[in-house]
Formats: sequence, C-alpha cells, structure tokens
Amino acid sequence: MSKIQKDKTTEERILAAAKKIFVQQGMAGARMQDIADEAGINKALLHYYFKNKEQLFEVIFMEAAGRLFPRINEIFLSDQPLFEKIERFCSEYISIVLENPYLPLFVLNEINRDPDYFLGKVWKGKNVPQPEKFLAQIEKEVAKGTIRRISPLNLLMNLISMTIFPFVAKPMFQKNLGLDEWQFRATMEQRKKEIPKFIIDSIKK
Amino acid sequence: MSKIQKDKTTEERILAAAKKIFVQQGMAGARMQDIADEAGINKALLHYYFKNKEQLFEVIFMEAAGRLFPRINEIFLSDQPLFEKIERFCSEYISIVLENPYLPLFVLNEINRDPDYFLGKVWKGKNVPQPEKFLAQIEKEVAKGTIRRISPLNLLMNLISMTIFPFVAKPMFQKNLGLDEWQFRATMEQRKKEIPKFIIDSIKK
DNA sequence: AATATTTTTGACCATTTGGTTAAATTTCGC
DNA sequence: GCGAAATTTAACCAAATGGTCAAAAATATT
Repeated sequence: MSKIQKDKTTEERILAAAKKIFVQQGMAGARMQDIADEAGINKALLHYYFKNKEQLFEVIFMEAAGRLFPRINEIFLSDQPLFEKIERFCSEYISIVLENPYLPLFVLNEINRDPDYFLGKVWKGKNVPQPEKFLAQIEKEVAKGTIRRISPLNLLMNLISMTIFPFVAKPMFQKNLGLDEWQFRATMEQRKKEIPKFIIDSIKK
Repeated sequence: MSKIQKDKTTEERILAAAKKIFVQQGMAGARMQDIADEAGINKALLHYYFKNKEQLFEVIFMEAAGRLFPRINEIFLSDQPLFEKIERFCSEYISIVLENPYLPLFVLNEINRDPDYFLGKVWKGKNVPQPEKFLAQIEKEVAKGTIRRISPLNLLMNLISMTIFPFVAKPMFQKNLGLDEWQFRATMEQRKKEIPKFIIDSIKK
C-alpha cells in the first residue's frame, strides 16, 4: 500500500501501479492482486480495465521500451557530426533514464526471456534499427584520419555500455561503492560529459 | 525435455537442470516441475534432494555469483600495475562469462529484486569488496602524471560496463546488429584486447 | 538369501493465482 | 428525479504450483 492519488483517473492509477510492480518484480513475479492493492482497487476492476495480465504487461512493456529504443535509433539515423552525436546521446539518454533508473534492466530482462517476440514488437513497422549509417560514419572518420583506426562495432558497444550499464547494475554499484541515492545521481550527471570525453580522448587523432 | 546425462549423478543432473531453468526464467518464473522434467526425474525426488525451491535457488545463485564477484574483487586487491590490471580483468572476465553468457543478467536481476539480502549473501565474511585500493591506485597514477586527470569512480564504471554489458544485452545486440552466435563470440574475443586499448588510449599521457 | 537402507515414484493436498459473475453503487443523459 | 449506462465490489471458480506421504524399487549390508 502506498499513496493513492485521488486526482488521477482509475486507469491512470492502474497503469502507475502496474508499472511499479512489473518493473520491480518482472512479468513472472508480479501479482495481479499486488497491482490492484497498489492502485487501491479491487482485482475484478483491474480485469474490467485490462482483460488479462499479459495485455496489461504488454502496455507497460511497450511504454517502457518506447522510451529507450527510439533514442538508440536516433544516434543511428541523425545527420550530426560523430562527436556531437556521441555527446548528445550520452546526455539525453542519461537524462531519460535518470527519471526511471530501473527501466533498462526491466526491458533487457524481458527481451532475454523471449528475444524474437519482444524485439519483434518493439521494432515493428518502419522503426527497424539501422546501425549501418552510424557504423559507416565511423569508418568514414577513420578514412578521413580524424579518429584512429577502431572497429565501429566496438565503438558502438562501448558507447552504449558505458551509458546504460551503471543503471542496470545500480544496486550493485551503490552498495559496493557506498553511494547513496543522491551521490549516484550526481555521478550519472557527471557522466553525461565524462563518457563523451573518455571516448573522444581515446579515438581522436 | 533435453538430453539427460546418464553418467552424471542425480544430484548433478538436478543442479544442471535447475541452473538452466533458473537462469532462463528467474526465481519467480521457474517452475519446480520444469526443473524436474529437465533433470528427467520426479518432482518428489527434487524435494528429496533439496527441501524447497528457495534453498535450491540459493545454491544456484551462490554458485553463479561466486563466479562473477571474486574476479571483480581481484582488480581491487591485486598488486599489479594499473594497465596490467585492466588488461587482465578484461581478458579473464570475458573468458569466464563467455562460458555462461547469461549469468550476469541473471545475477544482476536477482540482486535488483532484493539488494541487501543477496549482496549480503555474496559478500559475507572476509570477502567484502574494497574498491579503495583500486581507486587510490588510479589517483596515484594521476598524481605521478602517467595518466590524465580522471575520476577514479568513472574509470572503474567504464571498465566494468564495457566488459559486462554486452553480455547483459546479448540478445538485443545480436538481433539489432545481426550477429549470429559465432560472430558474437568472436566480437567478445576481440574485445579482450580492444577494451584495454580503448581505455589506455583515453587516459595515457 | 535375507534384511536394512537409500532412492524413486504416483497419488495427493493446501495455497496461490489469474480470471469470472452477478449484484451493488455511482455517474450520466434526459 | 429517473432510468440507463458505466463503474466498482464481494464472492467464487478452475488451474497451476510448491510441497508431502506412503509405498515401491533399487542398492547396500550382513
């Protein structure tokens, strides 16, 4: 039981509750009863708004995935210069995830359970990922001689890893490095600039 | 149902089955019946060897965590020079995880569900993590002028992130970048040397 | 071979859990 | 205010699930 917002509509309260429970417990661990309790309503009413657990889950998952994946695609598709792209990605991505630190682990976890199903849902339609452009851009910079010779694939992995992983391992980092909530946030704020600097220092010629 | 090893003892078959199911489905998603089936035995026999789900899970979890955490602690505690440490960590860690690519996500996920409980189990006794030494070592190198000024915390996060995250996001990377199993492995083999090079290029003065 | 011990099984139980139903209550259109 | 529609609830149901038990089968001990 937590604070039940009286101003929100019932459906909004259900979605907020479902998000909290699903993100915390995963699809398998989440209980419809817990979601109902969290929303301050009856379980039957839950099924009045969402016909079953799977459908409710899919709404939550797609909303979560929808916040994370389009941004990754942006760095593939935009027309900016490489270094600007890297800076923008880190800065914007960290901002988004700081508001929902547990989303990445949640999404990666469900993808892991059934990659084809979930990635099929996420990347449907014209939204398929096209990393070719970004990878080609890196190769072009290598050819121009502005950056050292590096495998584009590795550079991409490095960028995404350094940006996202600290959130995935948040409890571990916090506990092992003794960071409270505030210190963790501050560190991630720093990293908006530290990561691009780290990368550029490594590859710039 | 999969191949049931006749040469292994029943207990070993149970542990292998439990590992497969738990790592794939997580604690909440795993079914005792599925573990029994996978081991080619009766559910009652499962409880004859392990008194309940939680106990069986803990055996699996501790075995998994025991493979991942001590290595991280090593980079904190060993006496090697910084660059060697970084190289050794990447190389050894990737080797270990290549044999069980799904362990990191599994462990991080369960830690996330109950950080204090699980991290308490993992780091019990004299095995508590002591990052101070590693962080101090970085600061010393900065002072000596061998590497540029960088926040030790950020460097540590970068190292661990680049090493582990590709495994956590394995299905996503594979699907979105079109890597089959073999190509993924080859990429990670490359990264044993690419990551240290990437880091050292960034911080060496 | 006979007996004691360990391992394995099928049948069963209690609880949890997702989901339904019919009735009650509230809200809305008039 | 009144009937209809939408919202909310309590009570239930069936299937799934973790766990038990007594008997059977296999193995070890003498």
